[in-house]
Amino acid sequence: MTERPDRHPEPAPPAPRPGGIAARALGARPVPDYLVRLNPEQRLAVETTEGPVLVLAGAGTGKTRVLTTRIAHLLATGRAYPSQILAVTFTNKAAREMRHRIGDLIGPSVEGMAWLGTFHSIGVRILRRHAELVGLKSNFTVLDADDAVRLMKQLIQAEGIDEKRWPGKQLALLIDGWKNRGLTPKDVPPGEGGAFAGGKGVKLYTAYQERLKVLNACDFGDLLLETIRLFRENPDVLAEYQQRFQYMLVDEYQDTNVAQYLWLRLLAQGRRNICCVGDDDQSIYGWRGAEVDNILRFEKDFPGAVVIRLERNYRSTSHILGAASHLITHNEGRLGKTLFTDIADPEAAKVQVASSWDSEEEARAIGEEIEALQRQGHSLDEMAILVRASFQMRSFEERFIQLGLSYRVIGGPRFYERAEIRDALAYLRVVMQPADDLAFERIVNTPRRGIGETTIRLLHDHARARRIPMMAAAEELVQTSEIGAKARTALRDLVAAFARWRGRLDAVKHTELAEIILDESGYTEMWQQDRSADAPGRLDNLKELIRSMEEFESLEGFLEHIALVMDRDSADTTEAVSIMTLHSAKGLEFETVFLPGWEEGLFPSQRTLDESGRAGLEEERRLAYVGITRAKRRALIWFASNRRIHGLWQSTVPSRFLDELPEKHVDVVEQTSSYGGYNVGGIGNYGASRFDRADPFSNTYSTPGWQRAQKNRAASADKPTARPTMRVIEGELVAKSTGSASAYAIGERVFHQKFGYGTVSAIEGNKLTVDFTTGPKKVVDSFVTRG
DNA sequence: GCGGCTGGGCTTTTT
DNA sequence: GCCCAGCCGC
Repeated sequence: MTERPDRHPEPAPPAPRPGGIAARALGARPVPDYLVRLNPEQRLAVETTEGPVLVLAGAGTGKTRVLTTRIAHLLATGRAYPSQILAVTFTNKAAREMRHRIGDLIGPSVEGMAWLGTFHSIGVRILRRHAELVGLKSNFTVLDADDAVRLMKQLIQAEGIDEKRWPGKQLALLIDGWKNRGLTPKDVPPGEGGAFAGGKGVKLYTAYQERLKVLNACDFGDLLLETIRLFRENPDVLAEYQQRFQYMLVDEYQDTNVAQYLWLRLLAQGRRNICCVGDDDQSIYGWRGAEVDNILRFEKDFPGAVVIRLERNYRSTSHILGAASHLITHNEGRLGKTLFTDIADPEAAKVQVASSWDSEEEARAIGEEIEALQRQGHSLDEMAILVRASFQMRSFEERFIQLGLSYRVIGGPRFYERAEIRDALAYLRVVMQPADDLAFERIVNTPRRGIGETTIRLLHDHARARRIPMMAAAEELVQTSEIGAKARTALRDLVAAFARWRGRLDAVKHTELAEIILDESGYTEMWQQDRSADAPGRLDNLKELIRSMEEFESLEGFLEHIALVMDRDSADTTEAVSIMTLHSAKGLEFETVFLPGWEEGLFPSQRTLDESGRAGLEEERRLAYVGITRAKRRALIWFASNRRIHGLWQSTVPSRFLDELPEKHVDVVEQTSSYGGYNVGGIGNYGASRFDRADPFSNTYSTPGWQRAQKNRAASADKPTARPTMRVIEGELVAKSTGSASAYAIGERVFHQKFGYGTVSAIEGNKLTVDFTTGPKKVVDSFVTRG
């Protein structure tokens, strides 16, 4: 698009009034060069420092530049100290990137920006300072999604609900949805509580929240929700932060959910210096609670807000912009922007649309296209394949392995989500916090020590009856006959080992201690003995974990960091094609972008259409828009006539989005050949592709690439295996059994589930010696009833 | 307590 | 068609 829409941003007060006192005081100082590099709209967005500002920044219009320059400007002009600026992003990656780029502008003083981070990391920071006001202790644990599901599973069991019909994961999704909308259990609309297990949704939500408090833990949603509650119930605390945050900046505002919106609005009500940057056309997270409405109603919430549109695109050719812009006009309810570029590029290729017979041929054709580009000297790093769903990645991986083409899959489980990392962290968590039951239960039988379900249930019951953590329960039970001899010895050794490791916390460097723990626990050995293909990779990951601990002062600092901030590692420097989902491509750019799988049902996704109707379709269309606008010079769209979905081959219909592309910016690659009675489309002749399968006698699965892929897949497919449990923090205080007297008396007749009837012959704290018919046993009083 | 088998179910993903 | 979880048999 080259036509410039006749739309001008509303005038805003420029910082120092020309000729005014401030301006004179500034003297004839030249415009700083960080401002000279901006276009007029960007500069307005940077210099309109006071009052609410909404920057509608289209794809590739310099959004991050505006944000970072704005911060640099606030600091350079002395409007705020680094510690008085709140800058929120959605991902750690974005936060890091921003910190880095601000650092380039202002130098080391960027270190003072204590409040640059994700919603969650800022939330946890605020919450730790005022934890007691919301019923937590400042050392509360942040549970990740996996821990939360385990907890919910347990509550579902406790309610006697059929776990198969009502899985914990589903409840987690439901509660997460409520939290995204800022709803505490009592706020959930009456109609919605029935959504789970015949009306028990809200009850379980309530129980879950209570349990979290007992565990002194928060889940991700609470980091926002509890901060909101903190602010609402403590106006003085809110006022303190409103005062502190002289200027607020929010990135990717179109992705905020209701909870984040409420959080921001509370804070912004103070100074009202809030600048939100976003693009309604790139809102693609509605399914996880993002509210485009937040961006659409900004002007209503902040009367007098200045709205600035950034429409000058610096990224893509006019064909790419034209195609994307035209496609997105099919959406209703937009704020409306039209991207344009001044860059004249007569050589630029139109957006290419091609078809293939099936997904395998699609992969072959794209593979050849990539190799052709590579031969022309294009870097693989500048090419990406963006898919709608991750199952599409497979055919590309397989093909690229055959070709020996190096690729990189972006996304998937993060480093700290891998089983071996979570296990190692669980050991460290228990050392730091013996009362961390979730961590304790995770590793109590990893590696296998013969402590099975029966023993764990005993520990569990005892812990619950005595209101103590499981570690303390273990300490007590190993002194009794409650547990079988084998398990008892194993458990006693484990408890002793933890006491030993804890004793060395101050004496040994934390990285060394971690190594000692992993060795002495037998955890490292477990993987050394494992002969499966991915075991070496896991050992590498463990080494990497220790290495990453080096950057931290202490174990404590490291653990706090890893729960919230640790990203997947990607020290991979070899040149490679990127394969990722459209969602994870947001914010990135490549010279060449391949967009396969544009078929009805897949893209737009049938499920989205079924679940969300027109709104869903529009979100899918925005996803298409995001995909096309990732391309700087070449965008190639593909669709297959046949695709295997859920194992079944289905013939498919081209995506409706194809017909929504403007003819003048698109080249349709006509079907060029046909083989054996069916059409084989594609760029050039890929017809032979169906016959160029690997020799059936050669084992393509033994190539190093394949093995690597298998290894990665196996590692990434890993789900933690430990079972759910609970944790009782205050129990720590009563963990020593000698403190409480038993309710039983010598000579009293008691009943025990396992040993039957007996007579109490001795009492030591809460431990009883009981003469059963099978002989005298030491048992804990919580295991017997009066008989 | 652990390994092997069977059946259900299957987008997108951050913190 | 494939993967994971949960169940069953040793």
